Amino acid sequence: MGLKTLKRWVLAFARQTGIGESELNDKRPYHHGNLREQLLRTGEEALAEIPIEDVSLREIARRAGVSHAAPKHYFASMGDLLGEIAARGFQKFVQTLDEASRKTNQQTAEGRLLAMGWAYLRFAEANPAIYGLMFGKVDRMAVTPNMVQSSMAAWSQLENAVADLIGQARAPSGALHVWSSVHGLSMLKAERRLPPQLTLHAAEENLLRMMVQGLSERP
Amino acid sequence: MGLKTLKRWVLAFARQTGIGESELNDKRPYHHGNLREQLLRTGEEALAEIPIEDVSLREIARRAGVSHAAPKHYFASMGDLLGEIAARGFQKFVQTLDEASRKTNQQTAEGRLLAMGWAYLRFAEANPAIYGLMFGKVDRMAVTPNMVQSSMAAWSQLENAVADLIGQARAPSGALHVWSSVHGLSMLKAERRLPPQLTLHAAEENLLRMMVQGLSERP
DNA sequence: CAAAAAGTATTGACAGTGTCAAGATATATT
DNA sequence: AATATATCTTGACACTGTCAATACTTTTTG
Repeated sequence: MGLKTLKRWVLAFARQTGIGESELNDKRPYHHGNLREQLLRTGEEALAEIPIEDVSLREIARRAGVSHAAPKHYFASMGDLLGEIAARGFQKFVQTLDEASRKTNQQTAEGRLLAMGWAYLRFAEANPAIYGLMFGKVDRMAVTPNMVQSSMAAWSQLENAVADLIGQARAPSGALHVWSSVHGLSMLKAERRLPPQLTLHAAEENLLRMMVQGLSERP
Repeated sequence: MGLKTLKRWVLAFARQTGIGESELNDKRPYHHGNLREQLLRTGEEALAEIPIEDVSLREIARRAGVSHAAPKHYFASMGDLLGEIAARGFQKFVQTLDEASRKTNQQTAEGRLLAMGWAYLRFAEANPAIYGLMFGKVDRMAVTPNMVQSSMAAWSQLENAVADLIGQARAPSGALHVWSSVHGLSMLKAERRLPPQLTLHAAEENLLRMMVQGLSERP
C-alpha cells in the first residue's frame, strides 16, 4: 500500500522542518468511535449553554470536533438530532418524576402526585431548553419514533399516579387536567408571560393545590 | 429633470418593439403606500398557510411583492415583525374572549369564566401558528413593547373574570391556575402530545369543569 | 416653481445555515 | 493481502437575516 511508508516520510520531513512530532500525533483519529452518542451529548450541552436560536447543526458538529456534514451519517436531518435529544429528555424526565414519587415521605396518593408535580416544575425550570424541545417549542424539531414512545411513557406514568388517587375510570381526563396545569405554568414561566408582581414559589404551591382540588368529585 | 422625457422615450420604444403598454403600466408604484400594514397582514396569512419553519422574512416580502430588504424600514428585524404579529394576535384574542364572556346566556361568574375558557380553546385551535407565536413557540420572535402590553391586557382580562368568581384576594393565583390549564391543554393539543384514544371534545369540557372545581375553597 | 431634503424601496454583498454528492480514509471481512 | 464496508471530510448549492450603498418619490423649503 505504501501508506505507512508515506507516513514515515511525512514524519521525517516534519522533524527536519522543525515541526514537533507531538503536533502531528495529537490529531484526533479519523474515526471518532462514538460520534452518535457524542453528538447527542454535545447537543444537550449546547442547548444548555447558548441561546436556542444559535444552536445549529454545524455548531454542534464544531463543538464535537468533526466536520459539518459528519452528523449526516447518524441523523438524517437536524430535526432528527433534536428529536432524539428530546426523546432522551423525556427519559430523564420520567426517571426524575419516578424518583420524586418514591422518595417522598408522604404515603398518600395525593402526596405522591404533589411530589411529582413539584418535580415537574423543577425539571422544567432546570432544563428550559430541553424542556422546550420536548414540548415543541423549537420548530426545527422532528417527531421521531423514539420520541413519541418516550413521551407516551411519561403520559402513562402520570395517568397511573392519577389513577391511584381517583381511580382508573376518571384517570384519563384527570391526567389531562394535571398535565395541562403544570405544563401551562412551566411554559408561562419560561416565556415570562406572568405578571412580575407574582411571587412564584407561593404561586406554584397554590397551583398544585388547586390542581388536586380540581380532581375531587363535585359536591 | 429629463425623467419624464425618458419615460416617453421608453414607452415609445416599447410600442415599437411590440410590448403592450399595459405591461408597462400595471407595474406597482415604487412607493407601496401602506407597506407596514401589508407586511403584518401578509405575515399572518403566511403563518396560516405554510409550515412555520418555512415562514421567512424574505418569503413574506415576496408575498407582499416587495424586495427582500424592504421590511427593514418598518421592522428592525425578523423578530420584530413576528413580535408585532403576536401583539395583534393578543389583541384579537382579548376581543374574542370578551365577546364570548358577554354573549353567553349564563349570567353567573362561573358561566362567564367557562365561556371564556371555551373561547380560549377555540381560538388556539383556529389560529395555531399565531397562538404559537403569542406564547413563544417560535424562537425567532422578539418580545416587543407592544406585545408585552397586549399580553398583559389579556392577563388583566382573565384576572378580572376570576375575581368575579372568587374575589380579588385569591384572583392572582386563581388566574394563574386557570391560564395554566387552558394554555397547557392548548399546547399539548397543538403539539400532538395527547394520547390518541382521548376523545377531545369531552376531555375539554371535563378539563374546564375540573379547572373551575380547583378554584373552589378547600373543605 | 425649482431645489433641496426626507422618506421609501431596490440592489448587491456578506456570513451563516441545512443538505447533498463525491471523494478520502479507516476498519472489517473474506 | 485484497476487497468491501463503514465512517468522516470536502466542496457545492440554494436559502436565510442583515447591512450598506444606491435609486427613485414625495414633501418641504427657499
